[in-house]
Amino acid sequence: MKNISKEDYLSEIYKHEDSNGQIKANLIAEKLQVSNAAVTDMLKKLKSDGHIKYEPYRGVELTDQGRDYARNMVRRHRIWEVFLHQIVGLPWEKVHDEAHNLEHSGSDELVNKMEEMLNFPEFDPHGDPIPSKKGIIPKQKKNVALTNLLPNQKGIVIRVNDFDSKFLSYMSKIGVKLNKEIKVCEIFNFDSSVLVEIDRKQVNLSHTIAENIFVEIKK
Amino acid sequence: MKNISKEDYLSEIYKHEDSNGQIKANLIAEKLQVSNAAVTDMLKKLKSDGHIKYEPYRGVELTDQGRDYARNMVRRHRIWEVFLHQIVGLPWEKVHDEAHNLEHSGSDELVNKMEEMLNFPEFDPHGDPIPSKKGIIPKQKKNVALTNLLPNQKGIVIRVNDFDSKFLSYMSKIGVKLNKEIKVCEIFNFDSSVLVEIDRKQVNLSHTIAENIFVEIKK
DNA sequence: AAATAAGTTTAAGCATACCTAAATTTCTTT
DNA sequence: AAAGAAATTTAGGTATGCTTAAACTTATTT
Ligand SMILES: [Mn+2]
Ligand SMILES: [Mn+2]
Ligand SMILES: [Mn+2]
Ligand SMILES: [Mn+2]
Repeated sequence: MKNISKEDYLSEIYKHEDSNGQIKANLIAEKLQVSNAAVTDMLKKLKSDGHIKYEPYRGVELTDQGRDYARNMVRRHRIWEVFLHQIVGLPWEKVHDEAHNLEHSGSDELVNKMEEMLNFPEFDPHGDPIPSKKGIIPKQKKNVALTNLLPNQKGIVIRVNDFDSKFLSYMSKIGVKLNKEIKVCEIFNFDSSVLVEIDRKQVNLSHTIAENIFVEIKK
Repeated sequence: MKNISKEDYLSEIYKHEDSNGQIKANLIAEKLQVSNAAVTDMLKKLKSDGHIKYEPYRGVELTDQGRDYARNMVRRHRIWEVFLHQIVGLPWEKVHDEAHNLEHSGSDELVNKMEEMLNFPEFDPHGDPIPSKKGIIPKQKKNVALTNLLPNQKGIVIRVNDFDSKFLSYMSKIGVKLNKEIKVCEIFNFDSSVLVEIDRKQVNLSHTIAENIFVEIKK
C-alpha cells in the first residue's frame, strides 16, 4: 500500500472544493498537520500524476481523474464509517479515526461488498453523503449551522462535523444525534453561546459547538 | 501508520520460529519478496528497537518484547480473516490478502471488538490458531500433511496453507474445507501425486497440493 | 587444509514523505 | 507606487525502506 499520503491530500482537496471552491496550500498544510513546504512537494507530485492542475503560487484544482480518485476515497471512508458503526457497533465518535486508517487498506471490492451488506446507505453516521460506485452524490436536505437559528426556532439535526471525537462524545452525552429535534431558546450576546432544548432539557452550547451542528429549520 | 514493514518482518520471523525454530535471513527475504540486503537493513533496525537479538552472520531470535509484538500481529491478522469470512462473507481464498493489508490499520480496540462479536474464535478460516489477548495459543488437534497418509487411510482436514489464493479456490472447487473427510486411495510413485476421495468423488492431487493440506488421521 | 559454494553484509544510490530556514512572489495597505 | 504582511516555493537535510553490485564470512566439499 503506497499512496496513503497522496490519498489524504486528494481527499482533503476534494472535500474543500466540494463546499468552498479552490483550496489554499496553507489550509491543506493545516488540515493534514504538515508544513507548507511538504504541501508544495506533494502538489508537484500530484500534478505530475495528473491528479491536479497547479501552477506555482497559483491555486490548486482537481482534474477529472483526480476528482474521481478523491471521490472514491471519500466514498471508501464513509462506507467504512457506516460499517464500523452499524455492523461492529462502534460509537460515532470513534468511527472517523478508525476509518481514516482503514480507507487506504481494504480493496474496492471489499468496500463494495460492505456497501451492499449495509443496503447502500446514502449518508455516513455524521450525516455526510456517500458517493455511489458511479460517483453520484445523494442530495442532503437543506441545512444551516445551528448558529443561524433565531430564538424559538426549531431544527432537525442533519449533519455534524466529524473531525473531533471529543466533540462527538459530548454530543452523544447531551443527546444530540441525527434527526433529533433541537429548539433554540436564547442567544447570549456576551459570548455568542446558545441555550437550546434537547429532549425537554436545556443545555448551553458554545458558539464553536453550535457552529458544528447543522440542522434543517422546522417551520 | 508507520510500521507496516516492521510488522510484516516480525510476523514472518514469529511464524517461522513457531514451527521451525530460528529463521535465516535468506528465507525472510524470500517470504517478503525483498532483497537480502533489505533484510540486513531491517534486522539492524529491529535489533535497535529491542525486538530481536541479532549478531552479523548469526541467526535471528525474537526478544520477549518482539515476540509479544509479533504474536499480536498474527492475532490481528487472523481475527480480521475470521471477521471477513464470517461477517462480510468473503470466500476463504480472499481473506488472507485483504487481512494482510487491514492488520496494520485497525486499532487493537477494534480487533478486540471484532473478536468479541465473533464469540472468541480459536482458529482462522484456514485452521490456524488465534492467539488470545493474553497471548495464549489454542491447541490444535494433532495433524500431518496429507502426503504422510498411506493408501486407504482417512483424515479430517484440520488446516490448509493460506498463502496462495489460487490453491485455495481450487480446494473449494473440489470440496476440500475444514473438517472434511479425505480418503487416500492410491499413491503414484512416478510423480508422487495422490488419488483421494472427497464427497465420494475421486480426485488426483499433485504432491505439492497434498503437502499443503493437513489432516488428523482417522483411526 | 584448500577450494568452492552458500549465505550475509557493506557500499552506493533511489523514491517517498517529511522537516527548518531562507528566498521569492503575491496580496494588502498606506 | 512603494512598503509591509502573508502566502508559497526553494534549498538543504533527515528517516524509512527499498535496489544492485561488490566484498566478506561461514559452511561444505574435495
Ligand atoms: Mn469521517
Ligand atoms: Mn486517510
Ligand atoms: Mn492469513
Ligand atoms: Mn501485513
